[in-house]
Amino acid sequence: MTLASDSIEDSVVTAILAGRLRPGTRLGESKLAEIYGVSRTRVREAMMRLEARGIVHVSARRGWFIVEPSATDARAAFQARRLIEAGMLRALHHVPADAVAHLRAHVEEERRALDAGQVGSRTCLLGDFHIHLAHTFGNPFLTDILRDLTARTTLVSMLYQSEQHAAESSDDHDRIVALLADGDFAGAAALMDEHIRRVEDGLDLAATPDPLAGLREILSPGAPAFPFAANSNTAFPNAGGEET
Amino acid sequence: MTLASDSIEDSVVTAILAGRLRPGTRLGESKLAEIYGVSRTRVREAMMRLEARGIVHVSARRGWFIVEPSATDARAAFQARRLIEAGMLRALHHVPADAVAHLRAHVEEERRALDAGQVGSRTCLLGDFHIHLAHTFGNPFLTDILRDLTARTTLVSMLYQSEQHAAESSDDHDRIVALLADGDFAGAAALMDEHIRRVEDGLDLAATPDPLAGLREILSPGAPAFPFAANSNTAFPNAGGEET
DNA sequence: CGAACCAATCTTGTATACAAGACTGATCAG
DNA sequence: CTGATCAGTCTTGTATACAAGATTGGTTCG
Repeated sequence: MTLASDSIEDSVVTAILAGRLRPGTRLGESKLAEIYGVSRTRVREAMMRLEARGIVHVSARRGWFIVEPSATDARAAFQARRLIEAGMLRALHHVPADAVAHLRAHVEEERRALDAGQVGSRTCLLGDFHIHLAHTFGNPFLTDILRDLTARTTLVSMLYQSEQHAAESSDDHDRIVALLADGDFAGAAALMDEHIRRVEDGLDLAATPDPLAGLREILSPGAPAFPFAANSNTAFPNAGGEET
Repeated sequence: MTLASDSIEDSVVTAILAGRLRPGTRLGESKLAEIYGVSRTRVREAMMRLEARGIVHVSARRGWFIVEPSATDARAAFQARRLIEAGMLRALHHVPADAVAHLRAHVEEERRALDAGQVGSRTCLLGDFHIHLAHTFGNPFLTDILRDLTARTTLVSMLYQSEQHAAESSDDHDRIVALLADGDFAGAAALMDEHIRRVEDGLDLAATPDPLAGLREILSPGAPAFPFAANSNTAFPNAGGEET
């Protein structure tokens, strides 16, 4: 609850959704404490809460790590998202015009990031769409649940190197909003189910997750700096999180 | 993660599901520390995690309290449960025979507690049915989510003094299991939606939650001892939680 | 008699100290 | 040159001390 802990929690989740924090990344208590200018106590509080949310896990006396979902976890997370997101759309009766406008604007933003080739911003926006949609539904519990589930599936995508055809995803989003605007909630639900299934199918869950994925990215020329590089001043560079 | 913290978390959630811990009950750090024989540090860890799960909240420098869901929260929690539980049943393809047997046994146990007039055990079992069902579905994320949501709706029932016709609930459970055994998953889903809606409709969400409900129960003759009575040795008396 | 005020007590908020285990790198034996 | 061993360092685990706000009960004044 303390403002600092909250800000740490949000930073971590936002960074995951934006693809700036990879699965398996170590989050050192002292380092985070220094970055946020707080004591280790606060950092630990935030980590405990993130652990309860299934975002990080602790390895005894080694540190906190962003979770690395197993293939089984991945399937369960996608199934949960399908069930909840499609269920929300199906349960919908009416969508206010301004909510539709808001969603349209979001999809438009996705498109722009896509055209501009902004990978980080694009990843963040594609995940954010689902959270916005949950927000539109108006059930705060489901919104929170979906934020965490979406964070997990984002980690899954990073781990199992999805093809993740961003353009197709954005097209799906566009069509879902169109169906909502038409009042075809069953259709929107069906498309959402199909959409999430498509993302899941794009993954290679049979593949052993590559433990060197992070390292490789660091070593590849032109790659963005590692978020936890020694002299990194800002916690997670390129923070581009929009409003909730 | 530390064993003690985990045990505290489980104790609290189990006690809520059993109706032994009322909304608004204060959980003092020192008292819990003494009860569990651990330091305040561990207790705080457990409370932080429970806070992240929406089970308790902290009032600055006053203490930790079991959440008291507002009418809005109540509706949202029931809606979330309906959506997820019905969704799970609808998504079901096949239920192993032993799972059906397990559920039947559970309903039988409900019936027995009902006939014996064991209120605490009955409350616990009625809530546990839904968690068992989630477990049967086999998605651990959804199971965890539903456990917390069920804890919340249990709190809601206590706050808004539901009629909560236990016998009817158990009948519903029985029929749901029968439909599952028949392979009529859509029917089971529809009945589940109706069942949860019925429980919700039994509440008086318009009523201002009675802030003295807990006190009244304590003062009424023959009431069970207050869980946090001064000389209470065990944390939550009558602990009767089954396996997960 | 009642209301406001104030001190004593209790409870959480936060930092810090120290213990214990994990890791790293050097050293040494084969 | 390779592999094992071991000391030093780093990181988390845990307890405790103390600060700050909230509550409570008594006291005083009108």
